[in-house]
Parts: sequence; C-alpha cells; structure tokens
Amino acid sequence: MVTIKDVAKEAGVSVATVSRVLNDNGYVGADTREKVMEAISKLNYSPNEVARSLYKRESRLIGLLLPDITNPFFPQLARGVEDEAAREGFRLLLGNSDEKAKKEQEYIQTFLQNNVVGVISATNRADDGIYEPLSIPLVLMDRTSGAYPSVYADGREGGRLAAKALVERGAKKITLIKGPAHVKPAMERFQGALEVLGAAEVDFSVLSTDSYTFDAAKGWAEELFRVHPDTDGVIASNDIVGIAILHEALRLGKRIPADVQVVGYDDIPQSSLAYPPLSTIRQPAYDMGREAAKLLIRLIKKQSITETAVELPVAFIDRQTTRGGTHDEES
Amino acid sequence: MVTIKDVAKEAGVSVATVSRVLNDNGYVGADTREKVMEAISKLNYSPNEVARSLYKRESRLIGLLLPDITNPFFPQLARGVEDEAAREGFRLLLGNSDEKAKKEQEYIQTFLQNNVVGVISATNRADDGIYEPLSIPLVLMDRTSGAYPSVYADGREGGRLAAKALVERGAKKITLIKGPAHVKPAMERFQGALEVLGAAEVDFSVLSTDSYTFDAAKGWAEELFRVHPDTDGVIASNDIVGIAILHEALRLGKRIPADVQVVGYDDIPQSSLAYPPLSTIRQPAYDMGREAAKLLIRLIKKQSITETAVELPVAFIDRQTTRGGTHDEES
DNA sequence: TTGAAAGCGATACCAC
DNA sequence: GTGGTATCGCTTTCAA
Repeated sequence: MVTIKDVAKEAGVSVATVSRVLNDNGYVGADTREKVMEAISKLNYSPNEVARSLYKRESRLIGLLLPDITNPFFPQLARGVEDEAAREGFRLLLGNSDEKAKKEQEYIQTFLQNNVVGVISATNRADDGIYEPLSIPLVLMDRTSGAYPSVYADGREGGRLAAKALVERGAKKITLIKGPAHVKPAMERFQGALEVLGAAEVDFSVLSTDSYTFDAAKGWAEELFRVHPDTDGVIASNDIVGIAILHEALRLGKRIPADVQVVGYDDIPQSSLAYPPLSTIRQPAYDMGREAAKLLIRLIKKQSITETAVELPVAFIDRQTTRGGTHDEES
Repeated sequence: MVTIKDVAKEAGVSVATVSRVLNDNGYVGADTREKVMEAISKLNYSPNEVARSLYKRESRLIGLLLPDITNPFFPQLARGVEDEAAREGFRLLLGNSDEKAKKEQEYIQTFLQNNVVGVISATNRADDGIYEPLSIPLVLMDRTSGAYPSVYADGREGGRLAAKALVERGAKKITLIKGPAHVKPAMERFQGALEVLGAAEVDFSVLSTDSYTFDAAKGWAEELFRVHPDTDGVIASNDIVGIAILHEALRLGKRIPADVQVVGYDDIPQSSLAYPPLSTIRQPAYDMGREAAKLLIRLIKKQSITETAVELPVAFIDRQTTRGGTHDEES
C-alpha cells in the first residue's frame, strides 16, 4: 500500500505539503504542487479514507437503512439515494431491517462505528429512541416523524385518490385492503381511502393483511374473493397485492375492469407490465430517494434548509384496471 | 464519543487491558475482565471500527458491486449476500455500476480506500484489469472468469432447457431473444438455446436487444410481433422481457399458450404473479448471493476451499405460458 | 497478568 | 511556503 509518506519521499517534500495539495488548502508553491501531483500519479496513490476518517471523525459514508430491498418499491429509493450521494462523493453503507427493531439498532450502531456522516432510514420507529444516539443528521424517507427531517409522499392524499377513482368510476361494493398496521405509510393511505369511502354512497368492507410479500399476496387475493365474492372494486395496499388480486380475479373468470376494478399503490415498474396494466397511485420513489439524499447532504454541509419536511406529490395513474381509463400505456 | 480510554479510566485499568477483553485475547484476570465489562456497559461503549480498521488494515466491510439494483433480479442477490455477511458480522458497502467500466473502477477504488476485506462483484469486466489492484479476495457473482472464484448459475444449460421446453411443446416458429452482447450470462443462455434450436426441427429467428429495462422491454415486445407476426414460441432474454412479450401478445389478441408460448429467464418473484403466470428458467438468486458471500468469507478467513467455482443449478419452471404446463401455481 | 508506548495513515497547528 | 509533530482511537509488542 502506498501512503502519503511514500508520496512525500518521492516528491522530496514533507507529508504536510502532500496533505495540503491533496486537500487543496494552505499555501503550496506552484512548482511544489506540480512535483507532488507527479509523485501521486507516478505511485498511483490514493488517500486512505480510513485514516482520514479517524482523524476528522467523519467519513464519506452515508448509512442507508431500508426495510427490505427485495420489495420492489425500495430499489428505486435506494438508487435515487445512491445517484445523488455519488454525485457529491458519498458512498453507501446498506442495511435491511425487515422492520425489526433489533436489526435497525444493530445497523445504526455499525453506522456510528464507521463514522458515517449521515443516515437515511425508512423506519416506523423513528421515535423509539433507536436513533437517539445519532449526533449526525438523519433523514427519514418514505416515513415521517415530527422529530426528524423527512421526505415522503402524501399517503393520505394517495389513499383519497385511490378511493375517489373507484367511486367516480361506479364501483358499488368496494373492498379496501389494509396493509400491515405497523407500516405507517400503509396506514396513512388506508386512512385517506377510508375518509373518502366513508363519505361516499357505497358499500365497502375492509380486509386486513399483515405483510407485503409476494407469496402472502396470493393468499390475500384468494381470501378476498372468497369472503367478498361480489366486490366490484378493490383498493389494494400496494401494487404487489394489486397484481395478485388482478391475477386471482382473472383466474376466477372475472372481467377487468368490467366486473371488478382494481387500483394499486406505488407504481412499481412492473405495474405497467401487468395484464391488464394496473391503475395505481404513483409515488415518485426514485425522486424520493434523490430528495432524501439532497436534504441529508445539505444537513451534513450545514447549509441552510428551507424545509425540513419534503412532501412529494402522488398521482392517480389511470391504466386499464379501472373503467374509462386510457387504454394507451404510458410508462 | 466514548473511547477506550474512558472505559480504561472508569475501570481503573489501562487501555491495553480493555483492548484485551474487547478482543478476547491475551491474559486478563477474571475480576479485571469483570470490571472492564461493567465499565463498558455502564458507559455504553462500542469500539470505533475506523480506528480498529486503520491499525489492522482491514475493516469488517465487504464491497458489493451490482449492475443495477433496480433490475428485479439483483435485489435477491444482494439480500442473499447481506444475510450471509451479517451472520458473520460483516457489513456491506454498495455500488451500482450500470455495467460501466468507469463506475466499476471508482467503486473498486472506494472499496480499497475503505479497507474492505473482500469484494463481491457481478461484472463482465473481471479480466479488464479493473480488479487487479485488489489484493483482497474477490468473488464473481452471476458472472464467471477463469481468473477469479465465482458463483453462478449454469446459463448454457438454462438456455438449453428453455429451448427444449418450447420444442417439446410443439412450437414451430420460435423467436429467440438475444440479450445485450456485453452481458455474459445473457450470451450464455443464448448460446445454450441456440444449440438446441439448431439441432431441432424448427424454424427460428433471433431478435437482438441491447438493454434490460422495463421501458425498453415494451419496445422489443412490439417489434417482435411486428417482425415475426407468426411466431408461436418466444424464448425471452429474461423475465422482464418475457412479461412484456406476454403482455403485448395478449394485447394483440393472441391466446397464451395456445397461439404463442413464452418462456422467460430468472424467475424473479413477480413472474409467478404475471398473467398468465410465466413459465421460466429459475436461477436461485438468493442462494447465489448467499453462496457468494460464504465463499468470500472462507477466502477472507483463509479457510481451505474445496471449490473455487460454484455452479448452481437452473430449472425449468412450468407455469402457464407453455402448453401442458401445470395450471396450479407454485411459488 | 498488566501497563507503557509505538504505530496504523492522514490532518492541521505551530514554527520557521 | 514548507516542515515537524501531536493527534484521531485502537491493537500489539515488549517489559515489568
């Protein structure tokens, strides 16, 4: 391993000088700088971030904590975060929490132990004390809490939009699927939908579910049509569940959207590839990731921030599982 | 920040002793150890990984380099890697390369600068010199190269299985979709399929594509049926493309699998949720991730390794886009 | 069994 | 402008 010492020797200067040109601060003679640059490229030197981090007590690392990268909604977020972070020279330490306090705890600890400069977390436990030990900036993503800056989409409005879409399109016996109780965004969209449904002239019922996995989704779908065989409109807790329901409805010989309309939530990439293409509430996941990273970086740089809570808009994407939707596909 | 010094003071011993109990090596009196443990928990101390890493010249970090976490095949891999790594106390530094040499280069550099103990990479450029500067273990995942240990699925066999499935099920005008030329696994499965198709009594044609994104997939699907309107069997380059083709075929009023059969590749989670559920070649992505991590960790620990190339089996998953497939769904 | 001290690779203060 | 050196928090000889 080539160190700053080697470079100093090669260039015939002191390490202090090398450090100065590296960090571009302090006075360095033009010719000296030149010599150092040459030595650096000759030796193919690149500074040891660990040593740097130890002295400065901060790294160029950002901790990213997600519930489960395997859930198709999160890779988008992660990618947004990474792209923005990379632009600013930051790298990512990644963790999956499975929404488990213990894992969150452990990852926060690792982040701290590795001197990360900031953390972005999609957590429901922001106020459980897990994040208290952090003396560095924390940005909540896809989740909120009064206590920390956050970037999220307007879940309540999303729920309303979904419900409205179905009501306006004539669904009369709506089934509203309620996501896992401990997942906040799921509850918000649920509340939003409930609000609209409660005020509308429709029958509706609620089906509670407690997970988001692909396999479980199939189960909910079967249960739904067993318990509510005459439902003609379904508000799914997310696109995975929406697609599973679509699938099950088709399997049962129902016509979509004539017999039953379905609206999902998230607009994951594969929703437009579903058959029929799934009408859904779009959350701008990639942008959310980018915004979260942007906000975090501002915080890290102690730049002034105008808004500590960034709410991104959601939109109803009218595909082919709702009536009167456009039958052209957009991406 | 509480350091080893604080603990030493609190326990009334030297930092050397604290270090010994921390690392559980060297002689430490039982009572002394006790005092230290108490001090540690009283002060809620946890060692600074950065300092540790600096001295030992190795961290507890593993670098993971993926083409694009947004491609549904990779999150599975990533999760497998993470789960296995976490079991052994390692954390992940994550990077997306977009199959670009420059990004790969940059991430490798970051990994090195941060003293990672090993790297897992899904790259096509293992032999381009990018990985030469690594003096630490490298495991290739989902890709191979003679030069480095690797964990991958049998792509050639996968291609054969896909082609055989279609031939055996009576497809007569097969379209074989060729993935991006620079993506090795895509080429292998292509070759495998070609091998079988060439030997069989069928007409077939090849459609070349150069990307894997959702949006592009729709384009290929349209092109396919425009150029080969009478195709009755499609071997897709992956499940994304397969699902897009399914979708397009349905849109054109074709019956699946009566008019056209489709077989995908990967068996991403959403394939079983497609409509109809997509027949495909399953790659054990999660296991591949775990195996890659296992192998890497053995390498890191300098444990004896029996096999430096781990080939995982692929399997044809007979769902409903091929004739005579089971019409029950498995997950 | 324990402690003192050197050193890991960089930064930044203080002299000169 | 440039160099010497203390320092970051920890591990590991080497002595005692």
